[in-house]
Amino acid sequence: MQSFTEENYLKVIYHLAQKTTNVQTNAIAEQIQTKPASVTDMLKKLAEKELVDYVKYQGVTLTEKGKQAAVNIVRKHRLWEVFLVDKLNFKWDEVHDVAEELEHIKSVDLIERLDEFLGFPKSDPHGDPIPDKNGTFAKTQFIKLIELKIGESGTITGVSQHSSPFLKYLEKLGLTLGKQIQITDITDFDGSVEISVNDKQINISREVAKHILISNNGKI
Amino acid sequence: MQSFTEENYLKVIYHLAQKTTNVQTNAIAEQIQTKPASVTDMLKKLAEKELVDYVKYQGVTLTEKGKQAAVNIVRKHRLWEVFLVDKLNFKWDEVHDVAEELEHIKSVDLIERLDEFLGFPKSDPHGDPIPDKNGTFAKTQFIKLIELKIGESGTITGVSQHSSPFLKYLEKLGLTLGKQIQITDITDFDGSVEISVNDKQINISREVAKHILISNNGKI
DNA sequence: TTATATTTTTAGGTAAATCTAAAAAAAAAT
DNA sequence: ATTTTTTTTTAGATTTACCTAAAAATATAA
Ligand SMILES: [Mn+2]
Ligand SMILES: [Mn+2]
Ligand SMILES: [Mn+2]
Ligand SMILES: [Mn+2]
Repeated sequence: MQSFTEENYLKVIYHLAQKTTNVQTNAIAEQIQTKPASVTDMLKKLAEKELVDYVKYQGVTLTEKGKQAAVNIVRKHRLWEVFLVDKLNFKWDEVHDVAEELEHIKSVDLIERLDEFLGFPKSDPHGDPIPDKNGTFAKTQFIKLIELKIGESGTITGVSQHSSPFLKYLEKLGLTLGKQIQITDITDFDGSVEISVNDKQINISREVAKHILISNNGKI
Repeated sequence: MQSFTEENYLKVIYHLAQKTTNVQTNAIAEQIQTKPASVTDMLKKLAEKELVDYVKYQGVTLTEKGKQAAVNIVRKHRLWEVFLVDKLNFKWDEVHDVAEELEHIKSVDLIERLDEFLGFPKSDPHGDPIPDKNGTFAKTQFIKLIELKIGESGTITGVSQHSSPFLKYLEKLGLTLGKQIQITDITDFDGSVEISVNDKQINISREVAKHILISNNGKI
């Protein structure tokens, strides 16, 4: 069994490993909100427990065992987020911090029953896939909204930024999961994107368009 | 805010204070599964934070602030137990340990919404009252089953022992919350109690009878 | 290919919550 | 009123997860 702190390290390493294979000390420190020196200490400990492969100065990768543990925490995090939104009427921008705590509750039985209670959801309130109890989940293929051309359309199925202000902003614009959108124009001047959603035309900045994930896209 | 460990101390002191006004160091140590020396250290710390009144060698009592904090943890513990039984189909003997973890989740919003989701329950799966968000709850008056005389009857509304084997045993006998019972005989030899429940006659030991709580009792 | 900058690690230390062993105080027994 | 027992506290260590400051390794730039 891992401690609360170890679990957080594993989770952070897991997420960072989506971008680069060898995860760097400083990157972890930034995520955990701690100092690089503390990270080095912890990496040694996790290596000792065979949860990561760690070579001095070369960063870390999760071992199979470490990946298993990390995915399980991600699974719990996302299931709790679904619970909060579906059952307790939280908004999608309010659930992350509470889920950060709930994801560390130990009982295996609890999470199996919660999964069942929620109807075995496949994705969380932000569109992120929920691993099943064996840790497997479909690698969904998204395209960023910013990558769509004029005239192309698709469905909003995820976001790559989970901050409360960003999510609140999307909600205000009506850009929520499942919504059908089409690109109607792209401004030359600043690259901002005009899209039609809910039979209305709205304009979003490049920065926002980068963090909206689209599936089922195609020309119409 | 209190740490996980401090919260556990406060809760244990609160429960022990139901029996004796001045709670003893050794009693706390036994409950927390730690050594008396560690308890002394923590009592100093809690006194420092004005959560307990502590006089060397004289035991402790909770301050108003400490009692508030303790009752809040008890509230969370019991609400989570209701959730586990009512929504996730846990048995009443399976919920305590998980609730011990869940009770430390910090969000105030979470517990208010959970309370609402559960329909503002007044008692937990063991018949223990759930304090409202202000910490107030009706002091229910129970009588122990062992105290009933032959011919007297009543309703099972609680248990004063929460161990899994005990609760499982009661369930097997059909002695669950809400059941109407009547004392039909008390054995001279060992003081064991014969009761009628579910139109059947069953026999329970004095020890078991001590831990079943009855309300609405009266002669028939 | 040196010099400079960045990243990472080591060394040495702190705070929280534990522990054991021994001393001190309080309670119970003689 | 002593002696004995029990309870509680102190003293001094340990472990976990941090920290700062300085040294070492690696990467980047001149
Ligand atoms: Mn989240
Ligand atoms: Mn999420
Ligand atoms: Mn309980
Ligand atoms: Mn209970």
